[in-house]
Amino acid sequence: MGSDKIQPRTLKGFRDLTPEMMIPREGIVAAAKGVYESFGFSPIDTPALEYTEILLGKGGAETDKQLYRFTDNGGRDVALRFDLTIPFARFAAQHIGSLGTPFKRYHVGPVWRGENTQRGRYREFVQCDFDTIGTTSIVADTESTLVIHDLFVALGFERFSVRLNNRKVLSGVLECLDLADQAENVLRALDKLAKIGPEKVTAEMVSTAGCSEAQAAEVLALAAITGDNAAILTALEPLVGHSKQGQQGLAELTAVLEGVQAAGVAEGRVRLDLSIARGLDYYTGTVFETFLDDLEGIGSCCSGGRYDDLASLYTKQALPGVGASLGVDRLLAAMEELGMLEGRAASAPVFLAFFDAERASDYVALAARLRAAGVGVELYPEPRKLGAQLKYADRRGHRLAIIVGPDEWKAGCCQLKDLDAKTSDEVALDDLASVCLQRLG
RNA sequence: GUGGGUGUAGCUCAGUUGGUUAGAGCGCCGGUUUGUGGUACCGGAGGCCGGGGGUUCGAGUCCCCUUACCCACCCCA
Repeated sequence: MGSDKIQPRTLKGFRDLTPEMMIPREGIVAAAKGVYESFGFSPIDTPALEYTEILLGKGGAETDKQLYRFTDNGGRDVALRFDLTIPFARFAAQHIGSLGTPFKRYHVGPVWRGENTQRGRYREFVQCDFDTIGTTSIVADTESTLVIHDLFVALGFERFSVRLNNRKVLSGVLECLDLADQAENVLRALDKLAKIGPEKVTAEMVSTAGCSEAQAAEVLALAAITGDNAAILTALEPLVGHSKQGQQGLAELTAVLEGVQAAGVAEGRVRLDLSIARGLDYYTGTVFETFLDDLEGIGSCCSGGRYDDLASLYTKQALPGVGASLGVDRLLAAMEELGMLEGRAASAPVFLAFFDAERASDYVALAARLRAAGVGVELYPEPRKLGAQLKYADRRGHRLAIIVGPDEWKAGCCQLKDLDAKTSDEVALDDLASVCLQRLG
């Protein structure tokens, strides 16, 4: 037997968002848009579905496995995008003729990865990307770093750091050690340093990357470098040695740091971190990740880098680029965990109680007048008990409540309650709009 | 995909060596003379004990499978 109802449920890694979560998420996106636009990035959009060949192999073997892929009704092999960068590369290759270079865009939208879920990791999540393409200038890297910095400041974070590194530096060091062809295995082993210790890392380098003990020790020396940005740069110089690539990477890092400093960014907010080695396969120069000091465990909330040959997969025209992706949903999870969300479910800041059942039209008219004056107002739809209405308003998180009963209507005034401060004042209806605007700041 | 943990009311959890009508706190709804919310008092609703199978006279409690979530690995936003 059982119920004849279909059990309501959502797929693993997919979730519904209630107003309490959606309102702050919209806030994050709005803040991001504001910062992006202040740097001159323009919005674009692309389809969620792409031909599989567009996406396959572009993000590395790992993203291929995570692809949501199927055959559409027309027999086409299609897949859901797993990030916004690859579709943008395709977009750029297709439209760059009319767009012109350099081109700066931002893009907000959901992406899908069929991987295991974890804290702050979902199968469907929103990214908020910005990229500059059509220039190899390091200034673009510098400005990208500043975008990330300004973004986290705009979101209200004090304690965070943008971790900066450059793939060319790592490659250069490995080149000097004759390990260039084992870069991936070496860096993967190196990345585990903090977790498993130098001895095991050395062992792994020897076994998986074919390093000698001496080579492994040199690589570990790289990770041992600490200190402020200037100290790290100095220490890197000998390690990079004669590698042309390494020297260029070092010069790029230096340039970015100089630019960031010139822009007045506080020391420590942007810092070199030689462990930021990985990321998607297509990064070739600057790479960055962003960590919250109070919640490092949740991972990077904004990552990106320079990719000098990404669009070349789709066009002969050289379209180098640099950009990053803000993980909106991960950031939202972090902010929730850090208690940064207000928990307001009300979109309109002002609540208007429906008190006198005989005056429905008067309430509607009053609400309309306030809205016309720029005050967001929610009129309760039923003349329920006042206590119940106020409880509703309080729970939803309205800031102000307006009460107009028979007596007030006659007197042309109302009770204006501040729901947060728990105070109440008598205000003339003629002054109500301006008083509300003033209270709401 | 691998390993470990958890899954009992909306939420956080109790549930004794398997034994009759499964509990608490918070939340929710209603009420405390039909005009005022976060406090107090009273009352109420709400659980196929994640799902399926097995052992047993009897299972929330034991065994198997499955599913979801959490943690680690891996990878990443």
